[in-house]
Parts: sequence; structure tokens; C-alpha cells
Amino acid sequence: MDGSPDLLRSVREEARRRGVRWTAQRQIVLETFLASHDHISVDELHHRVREIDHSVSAATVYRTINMLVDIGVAHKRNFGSSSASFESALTKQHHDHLVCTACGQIEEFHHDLIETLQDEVAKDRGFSLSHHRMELYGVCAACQLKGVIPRPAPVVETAES
Amino acid sequence: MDGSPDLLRSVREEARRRGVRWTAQRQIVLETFLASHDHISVDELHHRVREIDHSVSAATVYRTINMLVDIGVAHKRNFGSSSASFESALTKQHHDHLVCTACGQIEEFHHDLIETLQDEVAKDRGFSLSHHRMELYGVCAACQLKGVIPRPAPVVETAES
DNA sequence: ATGGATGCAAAGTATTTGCAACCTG
DNA sequence: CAGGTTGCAAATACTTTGCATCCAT
Repeated sequence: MDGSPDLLRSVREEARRRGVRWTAQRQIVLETFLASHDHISVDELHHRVREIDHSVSAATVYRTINMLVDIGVAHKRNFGSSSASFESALTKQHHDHLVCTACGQIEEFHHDLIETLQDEVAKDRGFSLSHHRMELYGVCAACQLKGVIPRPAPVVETAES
Repeated sequence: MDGSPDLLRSVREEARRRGVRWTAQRQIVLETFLASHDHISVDELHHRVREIDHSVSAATVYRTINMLVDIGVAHKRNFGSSSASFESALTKQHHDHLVCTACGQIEEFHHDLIETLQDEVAKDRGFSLSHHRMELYGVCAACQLKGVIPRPAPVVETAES
């Protein structure tokens, strides 16, 4: 979960292989990113990076994280909020997310059968799948105990299941 | 799929019931929205609304579509792009999406077993689920024939499945 | 040395909001 | 008539970009 020397090196090599130059800033951003557990926003990442080198700009963090997404090192996520979250594609297996709409807590899960069924759906439609995104939204156990209202507003006559 | 008088009326009534006032602008936005098939952006919706009444502002379209989401008439979606898409919650059953990353085409699908399994996952974790989002990204059959490169860039050593 | 990278500020997007005039209930 | 709604412009929030300078290769 921390940036092991091996992992750091292989990312750097992969970047170089693609003609991306390796700078001190990128090293710090990468290390900070890999050392961050779970999901992190650019803003949060920038804050943490500045604790190490206060001169690194937000633009550089944006440019670096985008580069990491390009080379497959980071995943970009978009939960409800307006800003994107990123997480390492290297230190974890593929997984999906359970998001608590009350406290914002995010749990990860993986379900082989669902994955298989998704592949089947895609195959049936002739799609060559590259990735997917599945997020389940609800109220977590803790928040239910705290008495948070579980459901949003009711709805007009619908065709929903 | 077009705004049938009944549907329009029941939405208006639901809005009024909540103390929302019904204006000419909201009527136009609602009619235009319901008459739009599939997924529409605020920008596109605004364009279409202005074909009927050129004086309706973007702010009003934003305010109205947000109101429609609040009362459960519209769903807000966030596919890859920076702007949100909306679709009617009334004229269609719940469904998920297959998105072609080459041409942008969006197909809908529904899979009962996947839904059931999602509910199970949530139950196992103690979540009270309110909604979910599942999008499968890949290249559609047509684009594969046209010879679009199916996959993005390769990746450094990963822990992916 | 050469072309990519950086910091800064400015520019872009997408969306929201303050305000005075206006209209619905 | 009271208070929600509108158009407009300004404000936000997030992200990208132009540019002169800098630095990795």
C-alpha cells in the first residue's frame, strides 16, 4: 500500500518508456498517491504533496495524476461529488463500491458472479468490454443506527420496478 | 415517451403538492424533457427549450431539472463526460447502461439476477440501498467493425484480476 | 541542445446564486 | 399580497492551458 521501491521504479520506467520525463515533482506526487489509502481527490493529494514540497503547484498535480491515469497506474472515479477521486490501479484488485449517502464512507466489494454476468451482457450485445463501473448507494449500518432517514423523497407514479 | 397529458398533469400536481409553483417555463422544460428520448444534457435541453421560447434562461433549465430530480421525475447520470445527463424516471423501467467508448452510443440493459446480487451484497454489508449505478464501457459491434482500437494503453504490473 | 515539465495566472467548463422585477396561488 | 420564480450577471468550483523559464535526457 505504501510506495514500495519496486513499484515506484516500475511506474517510473513505464512512464519513461512512453517518453514521459521523470521529475522530482512527479516522484513526490506518485509516492504520495501510492501511500494514500482508498480514494483521494486532487485537492487532498495536492495538500499532502505540499507537506513535502510546498512549491509544487496544483497544475502539476493535475497533470501528473492525469498522466498516471493515462498509463494505467490510477483509476479516476466519480462518486456523487463534483470533484473526481483517484485510486491506485496497482496495489489493489479490481473492485466496486458501496457508498454511504449519509456519512460518505465508501466500502469496497468484489463479486465474481456479477462480473461474469456483466461480461455476458456485453458479449450478448456485441460489446468488447474494457472496464465498468458499479456503485451501490445507500445508508450504512452505522448511520442507520444513528437514525438517518434512509430514503430520499417519494416519487410520482413511475414505471420503476 | 412524449409527454402525455396525464403524465404531465401528474408531475405538475406532485410539484404543487410540494409547494413548487408551476410556471410557463417549467411546463416547457418538462414537456421538452419528457419528449426527449434517452439521455440529455442541460445544454441540449436548453437549446430545445429555446426553440419553443427563446427567452428561457439556462439558469431556469438548471433549476427546473434539479427540481425534477428532487421530486423523482428525472435521474441524473454521469457518464465519462464533464457534464451531467438526465433521463426520465417515469417513462422507463430501471435500467443500466452499456457505453461505447468509441462512438458514444449508449445502450440500456436490465439484468434481474445482477440486481438481486447487488441487493445481497448490500444486505451483507448492512447497507440500506436506495439506488445504484452500473455502467459497462467498451467498443460496440459497429465500431469494432470500423476498426477502432478496442483497448486503451497497456499497464504496468498490476494486481488486477 | 531540445523538447517536455513547471509555476503562475488566466481561461475554460459546468453549475449555482444574488438580486430586482415578476408572477402564481 | 406573499413568497416562490425568472433572467441576468456575477460567483463558484474544478480543471485545463498559454507562456516564459527550467531541466531531464
